[in-house]
Amino acid sequence: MEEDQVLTAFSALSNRTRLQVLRHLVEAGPEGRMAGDVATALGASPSRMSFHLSALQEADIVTSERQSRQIVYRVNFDTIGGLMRFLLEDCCKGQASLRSCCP
Amino acid sequence: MEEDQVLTAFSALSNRTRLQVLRHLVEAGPEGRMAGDVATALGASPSRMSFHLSALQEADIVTSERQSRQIVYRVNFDTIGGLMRFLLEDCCKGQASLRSCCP
DNA sequence: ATTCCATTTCAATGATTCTTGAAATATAAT
DNA sequence: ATTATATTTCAAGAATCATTGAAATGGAAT
Repeated sequence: MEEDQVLTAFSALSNRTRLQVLRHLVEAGPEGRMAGDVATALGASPSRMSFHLSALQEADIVTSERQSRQIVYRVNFDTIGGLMRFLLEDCCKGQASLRSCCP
Repeated sequence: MEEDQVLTAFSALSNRTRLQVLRHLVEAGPEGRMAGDVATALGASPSRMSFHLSALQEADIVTSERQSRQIVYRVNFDTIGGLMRFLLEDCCKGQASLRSCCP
């Protein structure tokens, strides 16, 4: 995973609303959730949610797919896994004490 | 790990210089590195490095210890592990596909 | 074609963060 | 006490990010 993408991803994750969005989309599972539903579920205006969803998509943490009028967002677990791997391997040189963190 | 601490940590990690610092301190191992040495190694001014080291310490990603005139910084792997666990368990509900990311 | 609906884009404003260099603090040596 | 060294703190300005509401886009229904 490129350092630039990692920086973008950590930046995207360092915001409370976007962390809520991520949890919400994990909850939604593989079928995902429409942008508007995410907005109402988290009590945010459409434009504000669009802004945050864009940030997550920019970081490749979520994907989007148009379904007629609405846009469905889904979690991209590959990127989350990539971040975990980055922390473990790239930053921490595979530090043994981190192995046990995800038992 | 508290959400506030996680947000602080992700924020701290979403900066190129601080990622370099983290790698540098991992490299240094348990004996750590003095603030000034980190600054010169990464070509940053003392005050700028102090700013970034403070951000990492605020996030509990590094610890500091005074040794006479200098201040030694060390990586706190517990927090890195905490972040990985947060991504896996808290955000992603233990998503099976993430298990294999840190083999 | 017009209208409606879901979402995004835009512009303006306010809030954070980053960088720089100067001044302040803490410790050690003379 | 004075001086030197290591680091932090502070203030100012530049840059980036967040929020808001209005306008624009893209698609579906009548």
